[in-house]
Amino acid sequence: MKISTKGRYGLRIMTDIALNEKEGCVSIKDIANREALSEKYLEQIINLLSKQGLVKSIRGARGGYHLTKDAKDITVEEILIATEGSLAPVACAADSECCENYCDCVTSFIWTKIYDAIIDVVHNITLEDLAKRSVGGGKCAGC
Amino acid sequence: MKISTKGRYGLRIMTDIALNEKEGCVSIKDIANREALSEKYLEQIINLLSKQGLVKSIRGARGGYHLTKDAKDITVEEILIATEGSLAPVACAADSECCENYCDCVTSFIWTKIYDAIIDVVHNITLEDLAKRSVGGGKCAGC
DNA sequence: GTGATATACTACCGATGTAGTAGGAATTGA
DNA sequence: TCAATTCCTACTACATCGGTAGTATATCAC
Repeated sequence: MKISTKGRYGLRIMTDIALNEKEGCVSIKDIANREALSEKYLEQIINLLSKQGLVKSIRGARGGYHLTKDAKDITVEEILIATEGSLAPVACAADSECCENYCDCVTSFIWTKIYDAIIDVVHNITLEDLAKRSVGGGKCAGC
Repeated sequence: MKISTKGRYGLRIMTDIALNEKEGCVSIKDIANREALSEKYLEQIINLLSKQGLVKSIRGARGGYHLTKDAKDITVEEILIATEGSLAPVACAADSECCENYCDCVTSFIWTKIYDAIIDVVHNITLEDLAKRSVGGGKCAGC
């Protein structure tokens, strides 16, 4: 039940872009320098975000990435699902078609409740919330 | 963010014991047969539960396992922590001593909220609840 | 049109975790 | 003593994690 670096870095990357994209787009190199992350690994993560349409890339010199919508319209849920995949604790919880006995299953209600609780949290926090917090905020080893 | 077989099987094992321990204790072989799990793998999982004091073992012929407390006093939280380890999405969330900047950290409030939401669910479901549901209930591929 | 600057894509790698399998030692009831 | 049972350690195949590396492709500035 752990969030990996992909999800954690994904949030930092998106927050960094939100704060720095004002003058055009933001390059991987700049993000990597500010966030102290490996350029190559960051590239892979931003690719996941790009495939989900959360950022748009501009190739070539003076290229980079920018958000596709306003920060207030991007949720933490979207970012985490793009980078981590489904947030369901078991496959069934997000997809009731997954197995036939799911409704009968003794433990299914636990996973559904956990899943709903997680989504309730991440669905109601936006990138704008993170960007606002970021001003003056620190970084810690686990985030 | 997945619950592994250890946690899922752990709940089934505990439920099985709760339902079948009436006449003394329950052996690994019996549980494995009823739950259609490998005896050897089940043994490892029940060992985790034993180390956390949730079940007590009786060695030798006609030995087995029984619960150490009443099913209504055992929570799903205890069972999952014994088998899965901490349910915190990042290490910091369960241990604020983990890193110095945690309070400052931009994303920390997300992990704390998720952690609290998960604990709120699993802390309030008991083994007795599972045992009651188990009567007539099915099993599904993901649980 | 050439070079510098970027992203895009694919492959690879060591370490760790997952989901078991296997074998034998120790304990106990009959 | 023997059969049943837990206890303990080691092993394995496979996937995921957290990167590193190299090359291809696109674009801007000159």
